[in-house]
Amino acid sequence: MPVLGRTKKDVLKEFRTAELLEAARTVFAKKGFYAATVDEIAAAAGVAKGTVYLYYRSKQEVYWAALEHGITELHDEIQTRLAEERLPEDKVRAFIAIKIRYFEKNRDFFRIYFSELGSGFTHPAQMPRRFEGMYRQQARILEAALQAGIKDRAIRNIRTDTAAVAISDLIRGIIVQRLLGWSKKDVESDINFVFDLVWRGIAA
Amino acid sequence: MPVLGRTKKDVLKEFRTAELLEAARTVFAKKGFYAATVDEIAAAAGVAKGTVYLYYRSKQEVYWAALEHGITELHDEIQTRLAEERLPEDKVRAFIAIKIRYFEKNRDFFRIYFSELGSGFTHPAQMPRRFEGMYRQQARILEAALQAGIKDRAIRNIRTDTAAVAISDLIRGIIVQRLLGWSKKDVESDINFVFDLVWRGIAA
DNA sequence: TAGTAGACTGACTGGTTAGTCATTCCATCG
DNA sequence: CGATGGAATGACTAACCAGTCAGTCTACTA
Repeated sequence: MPVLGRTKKDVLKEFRTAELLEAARTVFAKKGFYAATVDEIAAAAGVAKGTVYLYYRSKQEVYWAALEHGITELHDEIQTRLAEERLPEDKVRAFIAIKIRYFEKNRDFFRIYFSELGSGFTHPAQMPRRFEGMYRQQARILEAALQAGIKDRAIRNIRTDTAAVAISDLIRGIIVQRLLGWSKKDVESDINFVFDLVWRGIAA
Repeated sequence: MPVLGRTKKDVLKEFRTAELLEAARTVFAKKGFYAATVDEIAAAAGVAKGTVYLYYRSKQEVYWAALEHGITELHDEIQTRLAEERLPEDKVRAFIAIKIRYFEKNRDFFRIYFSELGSGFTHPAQMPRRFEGMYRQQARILEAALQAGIKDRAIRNIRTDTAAVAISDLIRGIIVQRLLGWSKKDVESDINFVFDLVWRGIAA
């Protein structure tokens, strides 16, 4: 009998989905989309291959689900935190800090995210439109902050769309350096470095 | 009989290699490493599949050869041009301009380069060490210019290694935007934008 | 306890493709 | 012209893997 609208079936489904997403994230991060096999993902989740297909229609769908989960989580965090800040300067700093910290904590997800925005963007036909949208939405939250900053003269008059993407690129570059072990600095120091560079670049 | 050290065999080998690299670049750019087939590359080069294996030992090797060819060309161009400039400011500008223009002219190559630095860097075991080296070498040329700038006080005292990579990231981001059709500006305008942002960020 | 729904399994199939190699082709030369 | 050897060919093989489905297991119910 359903209690609070959640049947046993729902609970199970949620559990399996979470297990599978976690497994998918790990395996796809280690091997990339093509080299990862559905058998490996199933094994990592502790189920047989057939079970994966009870929850997802294809390997591709598992991949997108893993990607979407992370993007959504990150997006929500950015939106929430930036709404709490008043000054454009603080918003920009928060944006940088959240993304670096999020990827630092979710390195596996970053590998997928980054690969996808590599191969997905360079071979656009293979990626559903909605991911392109989700990616740009992040930049747009930042862009709004930049525009507000220009309005009250904290930021000089620049192309906000390009600047927003540029800031995201700087962040992504720093994460890559950290992942490769090129950056020996602690997270806060890297956050400060990016913010410092950015703020001097755009401040009025 | 060999004339000037180049036998007929050498000429043929050079011709086939060039044909194959050009074909590989096109096909890999369109499909990515995994989705591209050796048959397609052979067809694009106007030869049969077996012929590919007379010149390269594996699909992977063809891919690396295509990647290496472009990186080397770009690297040489950067090195030559930067040596011609005296002022750090001009060197930085030249670095930005060369890379953006090179990728603008070689969009196919950029797709490979970018994908590889995506999947290759995030799955490092699959990429030979020398590519990591080649990539960092580029940044080091720029880094030397930054250090010179700090020495004669044109540039403030920053972490030059991180800054060099950050500048490369900004450039890469701009190219992606251009490839996706997000940037409607002409090349020169984008070059100026990046330089402007960078220079304000790092100038003393 | 016997019956049942439906979650789970994993051996199997069909399609794909990297890499091979026996054969053909052809430019050169005596 | 006929012989020779290296380049080129493309049919073939062996391996791989996404996706399927007939059968098994299990937790609940009557």
